[in-house]
Amino acid sequence: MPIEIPDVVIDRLPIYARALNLLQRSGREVVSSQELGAQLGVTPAQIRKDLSYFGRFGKQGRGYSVPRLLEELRQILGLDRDWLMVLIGVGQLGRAILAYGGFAPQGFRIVGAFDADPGLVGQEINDLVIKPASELKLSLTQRPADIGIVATPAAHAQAVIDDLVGCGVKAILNYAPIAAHVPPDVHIKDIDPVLSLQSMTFYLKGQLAVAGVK
Amino acid sequence: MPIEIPDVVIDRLPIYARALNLLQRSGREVVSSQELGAQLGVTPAQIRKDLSYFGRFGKQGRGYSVPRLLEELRQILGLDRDWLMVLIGVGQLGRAILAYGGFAPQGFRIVGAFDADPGLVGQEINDLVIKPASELKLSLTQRPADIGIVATPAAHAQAVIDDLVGCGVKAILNYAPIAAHVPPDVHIKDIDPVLSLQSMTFYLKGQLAVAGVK
DNA sequence: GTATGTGAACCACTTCACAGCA
DNA sequence: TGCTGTGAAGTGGTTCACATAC
Repeated sequence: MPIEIPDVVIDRLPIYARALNLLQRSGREVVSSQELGAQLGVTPAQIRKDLSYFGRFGKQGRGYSVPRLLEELRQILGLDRDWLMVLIGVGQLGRAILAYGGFAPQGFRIVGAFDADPGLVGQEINDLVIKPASELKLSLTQRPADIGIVATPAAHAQAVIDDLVGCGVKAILNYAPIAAHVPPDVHIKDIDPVLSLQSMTFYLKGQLAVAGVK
Repeated sequence: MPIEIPDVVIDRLPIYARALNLLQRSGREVVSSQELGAQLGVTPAQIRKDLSYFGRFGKQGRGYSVPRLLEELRQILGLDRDWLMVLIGVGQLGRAILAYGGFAPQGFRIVGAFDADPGLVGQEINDLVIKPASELKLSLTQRPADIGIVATPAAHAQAVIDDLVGCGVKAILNYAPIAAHVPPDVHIKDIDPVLSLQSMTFYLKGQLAVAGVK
């Protein structure tokens, strides 16, 4: 009886895991949903309900064991192994992604980099030789990857995503500013700081009006 | 009678605007909620309801005028003006943000860059001289900014955010991997690709299990 | 006494479905 | 006839509140 777990719940688990990591490093042994919630800006009930989808990890009257709960979450999310990623698009943005030091310590390894620009192909960055985008599909069949990172210009992004999907890649991190189409069994997350800014300006505009600054 | 507009609605408006931009560039004059929805993976009713919070922009039997609706959205979101931003943290990530070409064309201008590392202070990047982080507050009082971009290490991020809030900054784009605390009138959006990856692996793990690969 | 786990109540957003207008 | 705008119905996620366990 696998009850359907809401996507929003899954999106929160990594946030819990991150906080527990911090707590663990600071030597905390136990934490209550109350305290964790206060730290994260989430209600305690939210946390308890979220966790209850997966099991009963707490002890009444005490709270949750920090190392125990962290380990459970890591297992639930699949963070107890490495994941292989390929990057497509090695322009300014792509190079920043390659250089980004935040992936590897979390078990996310970029094992291939592709670009359509012949001027970039052959260059070596971080021990990775950039391959031609035309070889993406062949390369993926020989050496599969779990996740694709798309950092191409918007105009090429959908085609690249289609290629990834065609090769059986089921998770895509998309930095291109497009609303991509993928089949229902493929997961895609968009990273677009411009969209974030453009929604915040709505509220800024409102506050100016209230302040009478117009 | 200012009916409360859900945040999720505001988050979708920039996506609509982006699609309309594309349509306009391709010369389209009119678009229906049906077609726009198909392009964005959203139901037509969703789009119509979202827009209805702000007015009646369509024509029955025809659809929406692309230039007209785009202009309305730009006004609603406050995209019809420039917004000034300051960047705090000019490490690898911060430099990538400075170099990123996607902000300026959308009216988002970085007008100040700060870092705590004396080795970086004084360096010039993209016509911006990096200033010491200790001068952030003073600098903001002399030359206010609308938005703060935080790209410091996690350990310093909350303090920087407190400084920004203290200077009256009401919108923050946070690249640091922390759950920051801000007062209710301050808007914050987090950009953390690792969190996105860590939630996708949950589904990847599930698919492996189903496929029997373990 | 204290904090979890959870059905039930609540709330918010989404979708429906149709009246109304071009 | 075609598509918008929108109350009403539906759905899904959040919060409540309390029985339960330490």
